[in-house]
Amino acid sequence: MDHSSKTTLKTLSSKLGFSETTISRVLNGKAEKYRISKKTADIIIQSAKDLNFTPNILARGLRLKKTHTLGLVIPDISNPFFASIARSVEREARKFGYSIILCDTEENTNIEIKSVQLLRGRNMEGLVVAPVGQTASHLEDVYNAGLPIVIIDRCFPNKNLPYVTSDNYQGAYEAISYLIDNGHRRIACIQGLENTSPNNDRIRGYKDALLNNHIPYVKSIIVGDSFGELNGYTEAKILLKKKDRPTAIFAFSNLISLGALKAIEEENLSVPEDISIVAFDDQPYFDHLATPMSSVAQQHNEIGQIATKIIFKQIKSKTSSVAEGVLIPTKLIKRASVKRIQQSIYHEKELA
Amino acid sequence: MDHSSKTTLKTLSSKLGFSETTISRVLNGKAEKYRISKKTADIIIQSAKDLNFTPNILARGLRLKKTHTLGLVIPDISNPFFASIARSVEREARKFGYSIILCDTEENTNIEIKSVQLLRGRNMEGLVVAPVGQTASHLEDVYNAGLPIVIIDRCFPNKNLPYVTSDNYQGAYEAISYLIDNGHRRIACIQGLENTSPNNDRIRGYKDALLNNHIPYVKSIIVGDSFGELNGYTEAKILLKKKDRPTAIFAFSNLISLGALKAIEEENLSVPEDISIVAFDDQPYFDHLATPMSSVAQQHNEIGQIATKIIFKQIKSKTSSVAEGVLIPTKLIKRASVKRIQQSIYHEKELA
DNA sequence: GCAAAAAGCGCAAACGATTGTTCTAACATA
DNA sequence: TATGTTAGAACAATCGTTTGCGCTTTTTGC
Repeated sequence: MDHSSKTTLKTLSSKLGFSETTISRVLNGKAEKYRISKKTADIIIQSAKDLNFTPNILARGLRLKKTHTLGLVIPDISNPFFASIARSVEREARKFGYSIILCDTEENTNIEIKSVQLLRGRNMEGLVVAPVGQTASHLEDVYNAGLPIVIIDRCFPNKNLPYVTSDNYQGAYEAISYLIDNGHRRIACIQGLENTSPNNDRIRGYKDALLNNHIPYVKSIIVGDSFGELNGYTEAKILLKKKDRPTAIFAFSNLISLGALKAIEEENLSVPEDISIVAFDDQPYFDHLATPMSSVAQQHNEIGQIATKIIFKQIKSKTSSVAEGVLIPTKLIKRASVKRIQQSIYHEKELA
Repeated sequence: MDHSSKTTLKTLSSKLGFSETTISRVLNGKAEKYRISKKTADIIIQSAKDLNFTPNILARGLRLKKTHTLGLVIPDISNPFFASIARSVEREARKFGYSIILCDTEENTNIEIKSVQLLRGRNMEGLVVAPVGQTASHLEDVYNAGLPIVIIDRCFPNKNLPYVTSDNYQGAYEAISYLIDNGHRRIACIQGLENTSPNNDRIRGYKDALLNNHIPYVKSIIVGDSFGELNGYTEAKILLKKKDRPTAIFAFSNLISLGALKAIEEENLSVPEDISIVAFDDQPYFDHLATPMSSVAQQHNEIGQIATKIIFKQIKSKTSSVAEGVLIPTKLIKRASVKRIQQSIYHEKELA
């Protein structure tokens, strides 16, 4: 059909005899403002339709310094947590006529740095970044240079960077309290990437919950170093072989919990008889697991949506003011993976 | 830090005294070709680094008619199947210096049509589309207009459009044969969106497997109309209440299988004692479900990677030749969700 | 010593859209 | 008739890169 090369203003101009200026103005709804006659406008509009004219976004972007595009930087889009967020970011952006360039950083800070640079070069109007989380300077640079940005999930509360994240402290606190209420005292954490804010906050929540229940905190019971499944598997394996096996595991991500489950099965143990488990971040299938998994549910949709709103706010205001941080509450979902246990005498003593 | 507006060729030019032309050439590695002295080149390269120069992709794209960007159109990025594919597409594209604009169509053909149009206007160099799947003309238009495109998953084998998809026929055939080998005769299908090629092919595989085993095909035992979880739930509910309840369910997607599991639980039935189940598309958590789920595994990575390769092939060749279709084999994964059952006398007779 | 070749680089147009300014009629006013 | 208005539209610059061609200067060959 349309084998001719693309219709441009020039094409229309020579076809109609009007200047590109006039045509551009009409097509941008500025006919009145520039006193272009209704008659002319009609002709132009009709013809543009007939020739299926679409303005070249590159040219327009170049001129206007507006691309109507946001960059979305994600450590692993195949992680359902990030996929959900990506979905809500995309949807919210689309509502406002914006598109999304997706960059998967494979949990690799170098790729993340390159991606951010790439997106700057591509004239993004804003960046939604779920960083790997251990370093922030490349993100601060962006913000200081005036490019709107919002950090999600692994944020940097002590840097001047806007962020949206779950209330990890509260979520962990509730989860651990729940375990304690069920009689657990030896509660292991399989953590994610260290020195990231979600990880730190969850550990704080963990510690505070222990503290408030007068349970001593044993450092060696916090293990692991990644939010991935393999880490969950490996660390659970080790934990389970210890002679004073923990009675419960708090997995810092949905993937970690999957890995832990695998290890538990391999060791011929079962949930929750032999060991209880709670995972951070709920998943649709948690209900159907061998033992339905208790979890700290994050509000994926809210996170993505609010993050995108913050970007648009920045784009509109044009002034990189003081960064605001938003904490989204979590919700503890109780399922069968937690067993109520008798406290041992040993532990009773500890309490005394 | 870098509060000055972006460094451009002009900035560099006035700073260094060389023309934009020369600088551009050096920075594009064409110094030799245009006989620019090593000395000059070094100065320019160093300075570009110091001033953190990144070429404006819009300007370059305008000039070169190249955006180094692919459009990725997906019905639902939060579906792990599509998320996995998105990941491999992004990765493969990145390898070649390309970026991805992500459009989620929410399983809605209208949004899909708009997205495709949007991406054309945005000068994408190619489109990877996982269509809703019931209509193809807007995609054909794109291909005929010379824009490289490849369809994944819900393809259109009888249209002239390149595609990559799992061998759905073979996958279904094997799954059903496996069920039959285990004594099942009354095998229900909860299908996805009708008149899409994966759905059609899976049904063909289903029917042929029955046929080759001399089992009569009952139309009323194929139900459902969407790949979503709700459909799986609803249809399973109905199936389970029938007096001649099927002995096995073949779920046409991972989400459908989740919905079906929910229904099965609600009816106080259990897998595989009361009913066997096989799902199309394996998921990492299938191993850990109440009863580990047998499934037809699709090679997500392969699909995304090969699709992207086909796009690049088209981009390079510049000639929209006859479209090629690629079928990726599936793999049947046997887990505990299928029970070996006695054939009833009734069915034995049928076989005779 | 002098034309020819090579080295080293810049000029200016082009990509397609937008916009402040300017131009040209036609019409109105005095 | 001379002057002022206004409607209607075009000019030309701009955004930042790329590239065909052309322009100097230096080097080479004999």
